Amino acid sequence: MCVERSVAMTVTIKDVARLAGVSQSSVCRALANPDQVRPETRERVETAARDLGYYPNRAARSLITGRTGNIGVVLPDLANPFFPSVVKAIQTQARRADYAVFLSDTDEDPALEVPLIRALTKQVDGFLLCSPRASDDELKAFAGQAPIVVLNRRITPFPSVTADSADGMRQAVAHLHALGHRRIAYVAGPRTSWSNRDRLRGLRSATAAHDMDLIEAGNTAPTVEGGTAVADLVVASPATAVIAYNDLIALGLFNRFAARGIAVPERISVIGFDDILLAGLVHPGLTTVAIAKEQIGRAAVELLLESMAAEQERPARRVLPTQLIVRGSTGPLHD
Amino acid sequence: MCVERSVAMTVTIKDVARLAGVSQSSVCRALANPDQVRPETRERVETAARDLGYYPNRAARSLITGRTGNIGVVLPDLANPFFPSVVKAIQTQARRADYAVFLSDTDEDPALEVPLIRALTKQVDGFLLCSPRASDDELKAFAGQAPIVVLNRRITPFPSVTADSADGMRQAVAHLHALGHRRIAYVAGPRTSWSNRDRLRGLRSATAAHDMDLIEAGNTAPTVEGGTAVADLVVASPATAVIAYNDLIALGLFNRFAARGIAVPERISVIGFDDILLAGLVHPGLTTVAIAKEQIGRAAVELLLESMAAEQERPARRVLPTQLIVRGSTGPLHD
DNA sequence: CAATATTCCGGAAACGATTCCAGACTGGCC
DNA sequence: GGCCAGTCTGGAATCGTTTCCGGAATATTG
Repeated sequence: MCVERSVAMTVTIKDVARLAGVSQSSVCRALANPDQVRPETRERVETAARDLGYYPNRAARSLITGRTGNIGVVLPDLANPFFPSVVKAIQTQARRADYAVFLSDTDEDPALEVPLIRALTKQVDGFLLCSPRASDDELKAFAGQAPIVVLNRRITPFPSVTADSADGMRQAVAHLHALGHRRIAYVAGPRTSWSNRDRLRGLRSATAAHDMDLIEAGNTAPTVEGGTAVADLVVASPATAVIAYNDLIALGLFNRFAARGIAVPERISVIGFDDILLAGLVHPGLTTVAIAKEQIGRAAVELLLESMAAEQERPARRVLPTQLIVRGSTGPLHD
Repeated sequence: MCVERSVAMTVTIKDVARLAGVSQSSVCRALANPDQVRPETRERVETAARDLGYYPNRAARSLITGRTGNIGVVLPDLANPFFPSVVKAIQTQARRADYAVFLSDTDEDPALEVPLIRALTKQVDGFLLCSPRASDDELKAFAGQAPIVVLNRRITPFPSVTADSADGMRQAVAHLHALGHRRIAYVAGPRTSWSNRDRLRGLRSATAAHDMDLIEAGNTAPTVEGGTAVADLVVASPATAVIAYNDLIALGLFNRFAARGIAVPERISVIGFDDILLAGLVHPGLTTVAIAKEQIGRAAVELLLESMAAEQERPARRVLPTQLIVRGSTGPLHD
């Protein structure tokens, strides 16, 4: 006769213990440290657990061990194709280490970040902050509170994973210089974005090195609409080529340029940043600085696991290479 | 004199109670049901909690209340731009109800879904399964175990949110018919995808209604590469127009068509499905059946919250409208 | 066979929060 | 002043799991 059991009933370690005829402690040991129990009891516990469909309640475990098995990922905008790629890599890497992922989208609202992180702190073992928009001071307040790895930004007490924007800009500028361009416009991203400042820094030194003019077209939202919005400013400027903070902005430029009949790359060359999927699919293809998004995600998880395992005194800084991908949107200067 | 407190130390309800000079119970009440305590004690507790930076440990709470405040989202591939849009909507809607989101990407591996769901069950109050690839029977086994809402699929015991693919296909086919097309190819998505079967069903009845030929070009991965891979089959067929399971496949077709010099829409018209961001940015613009992705996400959360609140006997089925967006990739038949 | 070392197991405490229950106040009313 | 109702509060139990500790059973050695 088989025991009927309400499916909705949640099965606890106690049920397994009863069925296996052992104590809770033994069940716990049998499942967590199998070599601490006799093979026979282990078998009994395992079959009992399987029959009942037992899965430990990690919430209860976390109270004792202080380890939740979760990591929190905070990012400004999942609609920006850059982030899903990173998150996907984070996901798979985290799963490998038996971690689950909490996802929080702040919708580019800096004020949302800190409360979100606070609310999650007790539920996760550590945080991956992707391109955080909060101020340095706000974030520094979390130092020592929870293991944090920052992506696409550097803040002193935390380990970080960034792309080598400076080198990417160097490649981009060298490419444009070789094509004959001498006046480059830059369409900046969010003012609060560290990447934006980093890229601008790299761009400035690269243009200076080639003795080129840099026209800064002002900040805009890192979206297609943001690019569309500033396109006319770029056209009105003396620039013959434009580098955008990211691919979305670059595509927004494309849009408006096309609408106004401004030929790319004949009248103006365009370079983006990130190499999102779209970049290769538009016409002309978007020349862009590729960032190893999967590597960033993977490296971030690795760093986080390390910094959770042992308190490093010197926070690790991983800088990943960038690579200029030349497509149709850049061409020789016509005059 | 201010009390120095190790920042790394996690602050519990006990600490707040001590500082406020009340019992744990009162702290709990003051924070959870403020009207059950005297205003004065409430104030004392609140300031103590603020000073200490106390945030309740939801894991501990969940043991008592049986409510984790988390929902689990499982999806096949975050790299497919359709899903981030949905997840973003889920996110914001969930946050409104004070829920956090667990994200799991199965990488299109049906075998990963069930274990993933199992592992998360104790940690979430309910699941949002986006386009699950597991078999009906596997998923049905979860009936009664955990509240589940299924997106882009219908499985009998669960509430579901789907798009009205049949109507979308009707619009697409009517559009093509009006343009003079009589032979349409369909590039199918994953065999395990319910949406794919649903769309195919809708397409069949729509073409039948217009007495048009339907050429089924076989299944392929729902990615750009998948589309590229079958593009030549489509060209070799007598079809003058092609409808793809989704936009990514359609863009893959674009790619290969462009490479072979096959003009869109002059030689062949192309229609996609989903209306991802890319669709409006490629050239020519991709005519596609738009799905209200944000609405899907929002509705799914609503349904989940409802089904967590009270056991519905009849699972709700929300079917959201679709809308054909006509862009440059479809045109009149040339012969 | 006795003494010791080793392995294995059960009982109980602990984690941090919530909730029930009963007792201590307060105020109002006769 | 005494009694009752009502409001607040603290103590204790509880959730499901892990871990410490001591005891029982087994194996090892002289």
